[in-house]
Amino acid sequence: MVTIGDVARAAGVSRSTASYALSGKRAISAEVRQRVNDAVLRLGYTPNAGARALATSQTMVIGLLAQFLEDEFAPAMLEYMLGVSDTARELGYDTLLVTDSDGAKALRRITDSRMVDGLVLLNVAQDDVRLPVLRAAPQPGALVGLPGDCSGLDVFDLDFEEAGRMMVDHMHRLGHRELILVSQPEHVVQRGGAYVWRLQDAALQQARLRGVTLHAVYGESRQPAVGRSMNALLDAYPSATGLLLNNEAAAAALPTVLHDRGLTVPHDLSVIGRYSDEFARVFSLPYSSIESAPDRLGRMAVRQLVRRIESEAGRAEPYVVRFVAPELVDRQSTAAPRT
Amino acid sequence: MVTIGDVARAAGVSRSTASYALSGKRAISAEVRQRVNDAVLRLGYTPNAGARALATSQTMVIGLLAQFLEDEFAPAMLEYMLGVSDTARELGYDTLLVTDSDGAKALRRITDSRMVDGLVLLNVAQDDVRLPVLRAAPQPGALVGLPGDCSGLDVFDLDFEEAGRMMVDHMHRLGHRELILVSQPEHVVQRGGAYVWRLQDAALQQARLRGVTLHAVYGESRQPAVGRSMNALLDAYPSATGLLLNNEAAAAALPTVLHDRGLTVPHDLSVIGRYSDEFARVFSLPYSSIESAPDRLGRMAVRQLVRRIESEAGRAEPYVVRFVAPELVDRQSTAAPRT
DNA sequence: GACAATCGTCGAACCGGTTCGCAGATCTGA
DNA sequence: TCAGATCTGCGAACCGGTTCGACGATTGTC
Repeated sequence: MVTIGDVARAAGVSRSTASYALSGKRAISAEVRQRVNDAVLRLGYTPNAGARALATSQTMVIGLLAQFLEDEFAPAMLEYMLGVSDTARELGYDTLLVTDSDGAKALRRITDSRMVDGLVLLNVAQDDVRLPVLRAAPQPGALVGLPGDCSGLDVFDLDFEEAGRMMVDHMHRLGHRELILVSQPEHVVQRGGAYVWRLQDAALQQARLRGVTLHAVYGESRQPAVGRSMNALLDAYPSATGLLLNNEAAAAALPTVLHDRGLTVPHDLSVIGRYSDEFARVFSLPYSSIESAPDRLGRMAVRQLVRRIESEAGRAEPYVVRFVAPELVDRQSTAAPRT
Repeated sequence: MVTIGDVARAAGVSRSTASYALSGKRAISAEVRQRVNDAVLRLGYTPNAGARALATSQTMVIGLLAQFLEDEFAPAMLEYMLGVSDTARELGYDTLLVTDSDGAKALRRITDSRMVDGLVLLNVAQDDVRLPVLRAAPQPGALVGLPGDCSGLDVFDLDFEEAGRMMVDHMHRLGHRELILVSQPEHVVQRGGAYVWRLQDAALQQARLRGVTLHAVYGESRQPAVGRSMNALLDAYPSATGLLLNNEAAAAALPTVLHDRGLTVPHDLSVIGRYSDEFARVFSLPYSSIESAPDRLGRMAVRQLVRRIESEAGRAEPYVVRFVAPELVDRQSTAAPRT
């Protein structure tokens, strides 16, 4: 293994001089700098990450805590992960992926041992057990997902309230007066998936405001149960003319269900979902949807995190809670209700 | 930050004694060991990962190189990643996730800086540019996916040849005499996705052997192209009675296509895919399939990698190339052809 | 009872970087 | 011409662990 000592010797200077020549933190004559750089190339020198971390107490690694929970839709999580990883790399950081089922314990391990300079938490719940650990850690943290208590942390999430209102308003404008909203399974809500009722409550309120009937139900999380329950739902509310989906599994199952019932979209039924464009492509879903922008959220979280890591001023800045405004991607799956 | 020096002082011993008490690498009196352990708990001591890495030249981190290529099915990759990450954690290692588009460069960065003790490469191509870098690295590496040259590396993959033969034989036994095989897009093959032609060639050969007509075609990678091409295919070979799918996007698109054509499985058409059980669940695919076992492959790769990392003997052991035997998961989507 | 082996602990060196203080050489201006 | 400022480079200390060699105290053996 080639060390900075080897480089220094090859260049005929001291270790400290070699270090300064490479970091540029002190003035070094052009000639010496050249000799050092030559030696680096000739010997193929790369600084040892552990040694550098020890000396600078900076690892240039951020921790990514992803949790794959029962009833959660795993492929959706991947998009957040890639957003985080790619953005981190652009900013010079590597990503330590943590998928332990016991997130709090894993988080403590990572932070206490100083393996990372900062943390991004995905899939944050209303009362997330990881948050106390994160607040107590010396490293800054950024969340994707809105918890009940945001203090001491930067938080990024889709504006689910606005998403709920948009769905209802869009349908109302087209003339719909009776809608069904399929949310994630109740299990997810009980576990603290706050985004579910954030969207649902806002949708219900907006429906009242507009004089629209809204049947809000919890869906299932996987086949074949989700298909059956969608069928039951359409049977239960035969006069509903619009379907709102805040449930990936339900969206994925819908094409088959509608086909079986001989219904076409938007002629017989108008549909709006809430998922990413990438998701729509992969699952070939032909429904208009509120873009959930996982890549953007991951990117925003990392950007803010790195700002906080790198500037001593950043540490003191007030914490932000930032909502991404929902956008409706029109895939022609809504129209005026059949008279 | 609390260091081992703080622990030693609190326990009234030297730093080295504290270290030995914790590692157990030398005999320490029960009483001193107790005092040290108490101090650790009281102060909340956790070893600094960077310092330990520097001293032991072991980071307890493995690198996971995943590449998300155009036309590749991202959700499938996630299963491999989780298999690797979870297994690594069980064995005491953390996972550094690398998703750089320039895999070779990223690999060099990770290995040269000694950030990881070993590497797992996913999605390995026939002539993968990352392999020369990996072979030159001081850390051992394990591959998921079979390259042209396996020297100096441990390799794990599904036995795609056997998978191709199984598909054909299964259909042949049921009485089918004309089949269609839909592979990944040609683009994937040209990029070095060897598994595509490994399965295809074996299937073609077995078909010849059994006297079965096999139409082998490259599919598309995404909607709506893949749906259209599947339709065109069924038009082109109207007398084919069985469909073999080595293409996730095609499998995901098939239910809608068949529904539109009014075909039911297995009455009008027999279908076998090649994807994981998890994939089948998420996409609610009702077709029998060759289980591609991504979690198992990830697990095997990490196990072997850690063995090589941890035993000096392991380093010298002969390298292995291990194929997972394909298993057919019966989902009742095949039957005798309609007469 | 003398001597060797074993046990338990300590001090010091080392891993490979970074950074602070210092000093010799060169430059500046009065 | 000389004091003071500037420019370059060096040596040493430090980051927080691990590990080797040494040494006094205890135990075992003949």
